[in-house]
Amino acid sequence: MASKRKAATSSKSSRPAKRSASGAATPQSIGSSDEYSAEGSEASESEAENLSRAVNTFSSISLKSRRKEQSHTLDREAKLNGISNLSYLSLKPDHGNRPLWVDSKKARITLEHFSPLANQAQDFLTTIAEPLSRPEFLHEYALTVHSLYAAVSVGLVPQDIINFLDRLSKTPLPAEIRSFILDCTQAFGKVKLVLKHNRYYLETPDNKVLQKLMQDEIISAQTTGETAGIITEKAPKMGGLVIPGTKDAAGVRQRPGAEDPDQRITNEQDGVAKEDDIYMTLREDDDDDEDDETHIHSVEIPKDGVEPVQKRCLELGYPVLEEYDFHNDQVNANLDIDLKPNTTIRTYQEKSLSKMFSNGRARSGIIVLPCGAGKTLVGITAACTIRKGIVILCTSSMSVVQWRNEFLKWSNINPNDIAIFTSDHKEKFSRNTGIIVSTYSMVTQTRSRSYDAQKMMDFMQSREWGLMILDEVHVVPASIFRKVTHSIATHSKLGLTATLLREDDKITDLNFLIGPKLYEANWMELADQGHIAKVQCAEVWCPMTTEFYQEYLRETSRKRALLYIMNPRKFQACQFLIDYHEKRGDKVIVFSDNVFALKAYALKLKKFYIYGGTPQTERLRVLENFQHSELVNTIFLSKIGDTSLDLPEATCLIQFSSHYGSRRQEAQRLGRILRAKRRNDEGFNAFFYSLVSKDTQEMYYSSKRQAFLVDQGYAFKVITHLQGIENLPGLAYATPAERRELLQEVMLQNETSADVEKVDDDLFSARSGGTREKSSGMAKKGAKRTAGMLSDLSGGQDMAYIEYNKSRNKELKGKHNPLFKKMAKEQQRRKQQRLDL
DNA sequence: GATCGGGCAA
DNA sequence: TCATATGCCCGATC
Repeated sequence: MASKRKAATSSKSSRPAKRSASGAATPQSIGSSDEYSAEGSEASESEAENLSRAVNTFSSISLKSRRKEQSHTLDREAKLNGISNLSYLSLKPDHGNRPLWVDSKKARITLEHFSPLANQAQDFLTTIAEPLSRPEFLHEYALTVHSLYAAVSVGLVPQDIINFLDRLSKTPLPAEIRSFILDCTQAFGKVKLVLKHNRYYLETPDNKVLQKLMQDEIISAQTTGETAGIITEKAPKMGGLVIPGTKDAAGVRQRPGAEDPDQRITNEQDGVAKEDDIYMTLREDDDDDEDDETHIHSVEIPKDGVEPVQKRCLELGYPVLEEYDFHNDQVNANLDIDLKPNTTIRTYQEKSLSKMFSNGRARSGIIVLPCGAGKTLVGITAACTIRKGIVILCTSSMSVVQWRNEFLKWSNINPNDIAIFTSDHKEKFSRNTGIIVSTYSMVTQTRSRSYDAQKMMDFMQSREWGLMILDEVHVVPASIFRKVTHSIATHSKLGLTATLLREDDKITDLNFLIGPKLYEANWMELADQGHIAKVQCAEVWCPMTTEFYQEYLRETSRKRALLYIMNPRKFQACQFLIDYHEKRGDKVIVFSDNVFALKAYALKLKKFYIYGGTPQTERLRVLENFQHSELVNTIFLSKIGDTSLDLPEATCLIQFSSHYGSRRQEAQRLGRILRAKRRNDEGFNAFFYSLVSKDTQEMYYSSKRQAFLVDQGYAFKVITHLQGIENLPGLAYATPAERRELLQEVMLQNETSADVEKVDDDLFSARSGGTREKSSGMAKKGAKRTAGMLSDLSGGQDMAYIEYNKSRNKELKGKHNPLFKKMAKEQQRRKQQRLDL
């Protein structure tokens, strides 16, 4: 497959202008990710086909429908590819019934999603392999060291994996894959760190491994103390453990949905039950292992020795899994908490939790669910299962409050037992155990603490916690995380995130710091089941006006950004879309990374906007109005709104300026509308538009940004013309004079207004990753003082501000708005700053 | 007591 | 390297 695939992709990228400096892209490039999508293999079209496709480009054909046609030919091609490449293997006679292709060279697995066995296969594949791309017909997975590590840690043995693949593969399982699996997994999952009765034990079912480890100098130094000696005992079974909220809970099966119809389990049949079947049948094949598994051997490690031993084991190739035997924890007080009686968790939530608790203990690890799919409830259910002291860490104080509220909503926890620890709230729980919700920065603070904060930290460090829930783990770089685990003692950790994805590589460390990825949901599947909204994604191509394009070609790349963001045609498209969707009754959120443009757009269109400088009360008021007032149907948000804003009324999303290549930002923005309240209305669709200036760098980046969503199965439609836009009454910048004026205003802007380049992936963002365009940065310093500064001094800039103030005042009259006071002040400050230079 | 604005940091 | 946004702390103010 490899060679042919390569040929296909390279011919693809050699299409004119795709990666050229101008950034122009052919529509084919939109919505397909070159690195690994199965679509990458659309190959060998005749010139005529190419031509006709190019023509099609300019009508707004849905990529999705196009992909449908393609996919059929594609399937054929994929099969051909597979056969030609794996020709040394023979197809099994009943290969038609088997849905998998296993590519031994790249350790890739391709699943035919239309196969009747696809559902079962998919569950298993997400457990053992990394989902790369899951569009409509063919899903591609990668077998990696990490994914196998995760598989083993949720209790699969290598033979399970091999049997499964062998059974579902169209060809006999290649020997390379077989040995790859065995090599990777033989050491994985063999060693566990267990905290029992407040003591740490290194535990393994394989006595030989333990012997071997104890021969190591560093480890034996820790294990030869007064408690030396290997303990052998019977292995625990899942036994009476029941996860609350599942069908096993509480004996009686309640008709779910009394409180919230969304929580109803929709597909019980093809959910957990079948998965069990697979496991069961696989188990029959390898009874021999049973003996080994019924006994475990362990050795005690003193508290101080935990970290060195963990580190050493990793070096020796035996990564240590952490498990918490909370059932038998007599030391820590039990927390009085349970889910409210008629709360039922959804199938996928149950599935993810069963991975965590399948052997009756709590495994540390990460659960990946899309935004709006109920991550919080998963966390709460885990808390209700473990029922010990719990720490929850969030990224912002806002989500701290949200977490607490969710706990009160879904569980019967006593409000006195759940405390908040942030800069403006330092509570403790009143009884002997409880829940503390805090922020990462509160816990990792290195500078001097306020008296109350210090006391609170001492309190947290003085005790032992059962579970630590880590919200939005993707924003926590490993270094910060190490700090957290070092300062707070906890038996188990649960990481939650929607996008386990960073543009840098700081994420891989999490596998060893928190634990393996226990579960990852498929967005499309959740959408089909009505748990999250169905979304139509579109990319709107806005041509640059001649004036703007001229400047664009002349300018340094920094200012170029501002030019394509402020492109009048883009503005018009934005205006048109807002108008269109407001009339349909949608609630619209408009995103811009660039604050200058955000303000300019919002003021021109007389809409409210929120950015970092908006005071808290003002924010709440705007959001409140957006949710409940008929008069406010559109709001503009800076990247402040990328995460953790919960606006279930929003149904339409427009972005006109975004950070270049950030797949995560794209996914998170989309997440803002996934929990749309109306999602289960007949035929309901949410909308997601990206406005892109044609023939600029933006084109290239936007396809990059979309990669993640495309891999999740979203289809991006390309719109080159908005029907009826010319006739929109009050269309802005309709005359050349107005456009020139805008251009002038843009050109007067300090270059830094255009700088959206750096979006920090983390919360703690000293710096991350390098910039791609170093060269332009160099020129910047020298240029800084030229145009912008001179006009500043000459008063030219004030002219621009006067224009600005006018429209602002208009707004002010209508709704006396303290937000502008602040803004004016800030502008003043900035101006001052610039003058100071 | 609540809210602000400034200063600072990662 | 910059811009933006966030959080914590302290002191001032209502």
